[in-house]
Amino acid sequence: MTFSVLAEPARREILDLLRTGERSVGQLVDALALSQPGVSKHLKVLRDAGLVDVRPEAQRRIYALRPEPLAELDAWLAPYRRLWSERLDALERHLDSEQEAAT
Amino acid sequence: MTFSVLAEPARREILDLLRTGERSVGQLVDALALSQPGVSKHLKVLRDAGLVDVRPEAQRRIYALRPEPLAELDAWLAPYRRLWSERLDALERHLDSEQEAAT
DNA sequence: CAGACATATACGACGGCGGGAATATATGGG
DNA sequence: CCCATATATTCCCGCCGTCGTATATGTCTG
Repeated sequence: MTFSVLAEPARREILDLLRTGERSVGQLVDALALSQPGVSKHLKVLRDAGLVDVRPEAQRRIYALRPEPLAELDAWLAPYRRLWSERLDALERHLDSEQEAAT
Repeated sequence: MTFSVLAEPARREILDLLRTGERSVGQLVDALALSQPGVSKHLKVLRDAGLVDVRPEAQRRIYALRPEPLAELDAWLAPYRRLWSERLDALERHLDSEQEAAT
């Protein structure tokens, strides 16, 4: 279910913002080119998914990232990782040579 | 966009099946409790997202996993990883002690 | 070539999601 | 208490994704 929550670009943007530290709803609204109700709605989805925590501070609500669901996602990804990490060295070398050629 | 593609449980199931090796559409239909057209449609989505490759073999079409988009997902996840890996040792120790307590 | 088999596409129905506007709730200040 | 501020919730609507059924396309066999 974390996947469907992360499918929304606005929600990923919110997470990216929270990655660097807590924010109030208002700060997120300013940063997001979305209406305040829109932000609140996305925050609710993120809360329900356990991806963020809320802490009241006067009238403000301060949101913080909760990385646990992302860790689960990472765990889901784990068995696939060997499929590309095996060839990662070769790929990196390939990209490097492309960049080299572009210079 | 990979996120929305992976949001579908059936599609994740398909990827899980392909992780252990290539499969024909028929084999996937048998494994998936979905109609054949349903499987074909999901496969089209996976193809468009670059998550699978097709190879014709007589009347069959053999599908194989393409891990590149998953590697991108892994890259997206990377900056978040430190948020839980920092506490991973402590968490593991905690889980270990819980298991210890249960024994 | 005909018919069977394997897969893909088209179509119609339906439900859920995201967005905006309006409104409700909660908190602080005078 | 009343008002301003900050946030959440509700309602309505349009759209997109998914499903099933039916049908088209492609390929092998005899």
